[in-house]
Amino acid sequence: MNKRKRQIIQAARQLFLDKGYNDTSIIDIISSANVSKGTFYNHFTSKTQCLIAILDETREEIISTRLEVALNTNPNDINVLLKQMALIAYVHRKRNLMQIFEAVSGDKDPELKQVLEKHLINEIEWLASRLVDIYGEEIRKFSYECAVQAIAMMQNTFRVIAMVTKQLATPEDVVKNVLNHVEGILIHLKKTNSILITSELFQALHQKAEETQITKSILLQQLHGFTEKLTADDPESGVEYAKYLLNELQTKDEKTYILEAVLPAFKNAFKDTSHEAEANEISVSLWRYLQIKNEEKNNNSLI
Amino acid sequence: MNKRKRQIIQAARQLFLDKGYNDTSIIDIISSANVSKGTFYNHFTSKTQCLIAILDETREEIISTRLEVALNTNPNDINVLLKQMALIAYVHRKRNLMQIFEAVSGDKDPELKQVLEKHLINEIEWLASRLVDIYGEEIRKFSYECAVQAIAMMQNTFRVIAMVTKQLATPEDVVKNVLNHVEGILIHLKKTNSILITSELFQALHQKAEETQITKSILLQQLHGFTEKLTADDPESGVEYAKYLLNELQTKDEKTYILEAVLPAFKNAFKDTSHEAEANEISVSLWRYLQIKNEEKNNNSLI
DNA sequence: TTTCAAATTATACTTGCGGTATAATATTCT
DNA sequence: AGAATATTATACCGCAAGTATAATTTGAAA
Repeated sequence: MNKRKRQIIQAARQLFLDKGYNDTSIIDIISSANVSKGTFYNHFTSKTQCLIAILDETREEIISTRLEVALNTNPNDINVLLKQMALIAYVHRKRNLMQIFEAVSGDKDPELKQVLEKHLINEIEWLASRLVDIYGEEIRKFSYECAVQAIAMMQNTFRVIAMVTKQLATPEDVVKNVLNHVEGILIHLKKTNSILITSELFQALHQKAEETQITKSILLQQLHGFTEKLTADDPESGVEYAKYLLNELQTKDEKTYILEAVLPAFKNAFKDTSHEAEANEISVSLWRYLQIKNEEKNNNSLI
Repeated sequence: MNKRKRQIIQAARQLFLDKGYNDTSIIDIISSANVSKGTFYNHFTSKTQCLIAILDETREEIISTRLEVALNTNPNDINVLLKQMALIAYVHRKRNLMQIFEAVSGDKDPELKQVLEKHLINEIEWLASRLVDIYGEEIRKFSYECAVQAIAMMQNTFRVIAMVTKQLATPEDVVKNVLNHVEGILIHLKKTNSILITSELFQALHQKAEETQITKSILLQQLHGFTEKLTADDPESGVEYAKYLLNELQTKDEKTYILEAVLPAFKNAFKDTSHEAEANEISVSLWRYLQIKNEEKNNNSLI
């Protein structure tokens, strides 16, 4: 991603965080980013598009951290799920996203609406599959129903608690509470068997929302571009990690497990630097790539 | 309420419904209401205030219909609760309020935010007490937790279903589904006993949000003003009901049960007329008044 | 190093909004 | 009838998003 674009996004995010989305004008953004109006509109066709970029970045941060949390853990460990779910709240809070979502979710821009919907659907699908991890195959038919309701309960609990008291709830408490409810719902559903939201409803969408294929060459290109930009000002460890990842990927038979192990360190090395977002982006791509590789390996060994 | 104000509200509501809140300008409203800008700002200090008036009206419609549904029924009949809960969805859909809520709930106006919060809190408190009606005193300690989660699930289910399919869910199905979940949660809570949202959290608020006292004189005034406005164009039955209510109220010992019985007919007589909103308003006040009266009676008979 | 296209800048402009101000006119109440 | 009040038309303000454009800077290839 372009240097200017980063500059603008960073300034905009800070301003949205400080003053809220609606109270931040384009002028505010460009003067804070030391950039002219023309440049802004070179990179974003509208204020909304700028917001979408920020939202996507944040989403990347959540996904990569979520993958990191799950590293070397048992998928059916409920405490891992707990941490992962609390993560969303933590990142949203850090980025002050709640107010942005609220300030924005109107009819303003159909594209923005679509982006938000896509994020929500991803969230639901992820949680549904994690619930199956935890509670076993037998609850698969209830997984979407439960995922939807769990997300609803989480969001609303935060909202109501903030409304009624003056302090915020800790994400862990809220998640624990919600997961407890989900358990109750699941036990009851095994008896009554009546749900509204089936996995079939989501099947149709999923086909359209196909994710862009990740290929090794794209990955290499991304990583190459990234390392090029690094200077002596950047953390030494980060530079070393990046170069290692690049080299290892270029070999024919990458050591996937080593790569996977190095990834969190790579990601964390750039935390709170200007490269944080791009490091997250790369992490997510690489993680996806490694996942595919590992699946291939397993399939081959089965043959 | 003033004739002009009604005119404006009606036009605004239709426009919000057709084009959404953000896409409706003041100019749109006043030209549709055949009113000048000055008049608009005579009655509302801002666009937001106009929206608040509409929201309050809608709320009145919900409350009065909800009371009507409960007439002569057993408070612990779960089917009554089901109907009452579905009502919210029906009215919101009829008024197309969902999109307005979404388009609006931002940081725009602190007063608007407050109004929306007040409505939500009222809703929670009402549902919490109804859940106690149904599931008995022993679940009182869980009632607020469950009410909050039930509302969350309802809202989100509608949203997700609208998102994933192209058609809307029927309110009854959604409510049934949600109440089923609530049952599951309740059963589980009896074992685990762990909740986040306690009734104490709401106690503090409730004291502040005291509703305006209803007195007979205010009621009479309201009703008198209303009957004055009625003409031959208005439904004959409605006029008769209104006059009866007024006369009966003026006697020293009103026949409260008869009044209660007539109220739904009165309300329905003005459905889809220009007096609908005001009739709802009066119904709610009168219902509240009768409720207080009846409580007094019961207390006296106990002595 | 020169050259040339692309990115960036400063600046002025358009459009549309919410809201104010005001003087003239109409309505209502007593 | 006369005074108070409501309504109207109209012009105006400030601000924001977004467009247009000519001049300047940047940066990479030749």
